[in-house]
Formats: sequence, structure tokens, C-alpha cells
Amino acid sequence: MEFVKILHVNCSVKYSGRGDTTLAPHDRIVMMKDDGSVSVHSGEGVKPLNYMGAKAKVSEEIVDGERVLMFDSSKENLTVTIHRLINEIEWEVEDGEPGLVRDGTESDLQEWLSKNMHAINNNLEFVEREYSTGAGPVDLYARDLMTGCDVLIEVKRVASSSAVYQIRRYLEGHDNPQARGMIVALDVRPRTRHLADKHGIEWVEVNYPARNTPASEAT
Amino acid sequence: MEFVKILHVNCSVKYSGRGDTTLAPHDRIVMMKDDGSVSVHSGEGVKPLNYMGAKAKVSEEIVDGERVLMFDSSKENLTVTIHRLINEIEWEVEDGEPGLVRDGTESDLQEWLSKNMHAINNNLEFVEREYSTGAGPVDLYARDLMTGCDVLIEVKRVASSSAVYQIRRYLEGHDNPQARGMIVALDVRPRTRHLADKHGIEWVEVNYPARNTPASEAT
DNA sequence: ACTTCGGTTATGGCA
DNA sequence: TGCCATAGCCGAAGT
Repeated sequence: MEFVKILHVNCSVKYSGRGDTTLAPHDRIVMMKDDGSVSVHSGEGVKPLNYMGAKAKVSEEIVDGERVLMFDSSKENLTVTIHRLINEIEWEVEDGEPGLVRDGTESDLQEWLSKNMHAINNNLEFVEREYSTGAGPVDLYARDLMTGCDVLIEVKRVASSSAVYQIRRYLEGHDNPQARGMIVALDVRPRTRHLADKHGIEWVEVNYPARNTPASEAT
Repeated sequence: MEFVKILHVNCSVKYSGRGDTTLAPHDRIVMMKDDGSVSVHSGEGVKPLNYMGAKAKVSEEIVDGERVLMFDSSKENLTVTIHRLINEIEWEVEDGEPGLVRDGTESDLQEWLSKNMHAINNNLEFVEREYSTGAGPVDLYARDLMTGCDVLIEVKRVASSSAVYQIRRYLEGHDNPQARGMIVALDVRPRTRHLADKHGIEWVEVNYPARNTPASEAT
């Protein structure tokens, strides 16, 4: 069993480690798990204002009549000074979390495309995945069946400008200067299309097939 | 006033939007804020398993005798199906969060460098900050006092390869083709050094002065 | 609304 | 373990 402690407090926070930050006194929610992780939440936003990962040593002491929580790891430390405790609960959470199942990652798409090049273009023949160019590994390496031309393909779920720069680097690092560059994505952003055109990079939007649902084309 | 609702439940979660994920039934903690954000926590780790940012429409209904929470925004949706409610609280959190104060950010470093170019090199004269090139704004624009040469500088706390590509784009977009490119950072990663050298980009590591110490604030 | 960029990014993969 | 690239990255600022 794992315990989660949640406090509603008026507090100040000080963090030092990867950077240095402070939080002035205010009303907040502090969540502590018994793996040593803490997060300090305000009433808004999904991200905690301050936090610290697991493996921290947790200690608590009274300084000037105020409860002070301290979290220390080798390289970081976080201190929560509690000016006023408003509420405090502790819940027992069953362990054995099965974990998040992700579907439709870039890696999935890349693998699927390698076996379904026709989704891009009927003239493409798959050659290699994660093909190593002088400037790093390009997602897909293909060949144009009509012209015999090498085609280097950058795969993205959502392609933004960086994809254009990426593929340009691969072309630059590739030994065959005649190679074409191409972006294949579920979503090629408008400005990315323009930038790609400008640099002579082809782009194609594809539809990823239905996942995890045998007959989910019901619409 | 802002309200934060925290539930301890046995639940399943389904998310669809930027990707697709599922969480099998298990014991978890759900935090809902009244800006529409949600996060689903297990008993471990600082990051939520599932989450959704603000601006979501929250709705709730009973399906097959189970309470279902739905969060919908234009491009994403998250569904929490509650198989068993173990606990539920709602806290009222004072608004007006003063916010996190960061120290030693890239922006701080950039400003400090603009006034202390000698930390980089004695021959540099500051010209402009966030100088607009055809390829976007470069952090610092300077001039070499010996040669009169333009120097475009990318500032980073930690410089990784992307900094090299960034500065190359700025040089490409700059009107003066003779301009030199430079990376200035607290930490230039090994591969970045190599890559910079290869592309004729200079790089310099600097020490940031002590922060928050009255004596060092003289300027 | 779309894009760009910094971040205490976190996190997984690989040398 | 350290280093690098990805992520449902988030969040903020600028256009």
C-alpha cells in the first residue's frame, strides 16, 4: 500500500537545484507521496508550481513555531514553510498501478509507414528505418521506383517548422546529393507547408489507421 | 476563490487528442481545478498519469450506474469512469497566486551578458538584444571591435546541438554574410562543442555571477 | 489562433 | 551512468 498525504496550507516554498526558485506566502495544496515526491499546487493549472521527484529524503521540523517540510536529494532541495495549516488528509492508495497505455506515437506511425509506404505514394519502396546519415538517423529511407532517387523521410505526428530543418540537415549529411527530402505527418502545420515548399521539401499528410478497434469505422 | 476537488477512486481513464492513451481500472487520485484542468495520480511519482489542461468543459453523468467525468476541449477529450468512490473532498483555495519566482534563467543570463560582454571576450561590443534576423530574433547581436565583424550570439543555460542549428539559421537569415556565429552558455555539452567546431560556430562557457546576493547587485 | 521557445522540462533509449 | 532525442511535453509571449 502507498500513502498519499495532501495538505491545504498557507505556505512559502524555496527550491534550489537545477535552478533556484521561490514562492511567496500564499494558500496552496501540497501533495506528498511516500516515494518522497512532492508537488505544490495553486488553484489553477495542471502543472505544480514547485515539485521534486522521488528519492528525496523527507524531514519535518518546527522553526520559529512554524512547521517546515524539507525534501533533500543529492542535487536538489525543496523547503515548504507552513504558515498556517488549513486541512490535512492522508489516503491509502492500492499499489500495482498498471500504467499508461499509449497508442499512436510517432514510433508506431513510423513502423506502420515502413510497411505501408503506399499510404504516402505508390512509387515508394521502403529501404530502411532509422537510416544513419552523417547528420543523424533519418526516420525512413526510401527509394523512388520511377526515378531510382533516394528519398529521406521525416515522420511526425504533428510537423512544425523544425521538421523542415531536420530533414534539411539529413539531406546535407547524406552521401547522395540528389536525394529528395520529405515530411510525412498526420498534421502538417500551415507555416510548415510553406517553409517546406520554400526549401524544396515535399510534404504529405497521411491518415493513421484506426487503432485498437476492430470495426471502429462506424461513423 | 478557486475550488479544488480531489477524489480518491477506483477508475479507468481514456484520453484522446494529441495522442491516445488508456488507463486500466485501478485505485487513483483525481485532482480537478475549476479552471477545467484535471490530473490523475497514482501513488507514486510527481507526474500525473493522465491530465488535461485548462479551458476544458467539464461534465458529469451516470453511465451503467457508474459516475463518468468528462473533460472536453476543442481538440482533446478525457474521460474518467469511476468504478468506486472511496473519498472525495473539495477545498477552497484563495486566488491571487503570486507565482513562481525564477532566478538564473536564460533571460537573466542574456541581460547580464548584454552588460558584461567582457565575460565572453574583451573585443566584443554589445549592439542589440533580441535582434531580428530574417530567420527570427537572435539573443545577442554584437560587434567585434578589432575586425568590425558582426557577431550573432545564441545564449543558453545548457547548450545542446539545437543551439548550433539555431545560430546557423540566424546567420543564414542575417543580411551580412560575413557575420560570425557564437554560442555562449553556462554549459556547452560535449557533442555540441564538436558540432559547433565542425560548422565554424564559436562557443564560450561563462560563469554566471552569484545571484540574490546584495553585494553582487552593485551595477 | 498559430507559432516559437524556455523549462527545476521529464523520460526512455542507448552508448 | 551520462548523454541525447522525444513528448499527449506545459506554459508564456509574440504575431
